[in-house]
Amino acid sequence: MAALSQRLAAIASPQRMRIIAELMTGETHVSELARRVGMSRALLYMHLTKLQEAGFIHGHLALSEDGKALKLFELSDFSITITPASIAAALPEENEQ
Amino acid sequence: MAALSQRLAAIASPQRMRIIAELMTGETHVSELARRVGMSRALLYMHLTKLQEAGFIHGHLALSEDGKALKLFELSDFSITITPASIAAALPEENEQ
DNA sequence: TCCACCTGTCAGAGAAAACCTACACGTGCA
DNA sequence: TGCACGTGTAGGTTTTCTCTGACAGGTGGA
Repeated sequence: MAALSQRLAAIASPQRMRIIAELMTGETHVSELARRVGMSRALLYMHLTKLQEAGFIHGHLALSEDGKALKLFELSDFSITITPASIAAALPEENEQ
Repeated sequence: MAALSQRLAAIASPQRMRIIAELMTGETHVSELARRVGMSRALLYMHLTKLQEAGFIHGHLALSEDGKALKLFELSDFSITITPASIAAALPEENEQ
């Protein structure tokens, strides 16, 4: 799993928070998601990659009903609690990166 | 209080996490803190300002024993839990900014 | 064949964050 | 008076992040 600061940086973005919220409605393929959140696919890929590396979402390939290949993304289960103690506890692993 | 994405961005930094951890030992004045975390005061001010705006720390002026004016910073109490639901709930306030 | 979908990536521009150096100024003490 | 220590900020550089536009390629259906 990524370091805490990296995970927090991945989620600390209004655009990526918007993506998370959109995925709460169920798994969605990239092009459809790009339309819903109103951004280019190229940009969305960048955001999706960061969210996936941080463990908030995960993607897989699948075939649609009419036989087209789709890249589906869905939410992972996650819960992070931030307190002074949890931050201090995470510091050692930060320096390993 | 700042928007969630702004608060998370403020804490999503190894340097600022380090500052938080250092302040767990008690309130500290700026120059001393700069020595401990090994950065210039100018840079530390930038980090402290972000942490304060996000509500993680707060500062106040005080006089040292030998009569010098010191700017002391100390930790605020905080606890943030991040889940898909908390992110979705925070979206409306994001757009107000 | 052409069109409408889809995936995936790259180069480069623009904006934002992080960082350093240097300055101005104040206080206590030898 | 000079030194050591403190606060606070302005300027400019470097680095990172964000974003656009364009490309190459695949599939199904009219």
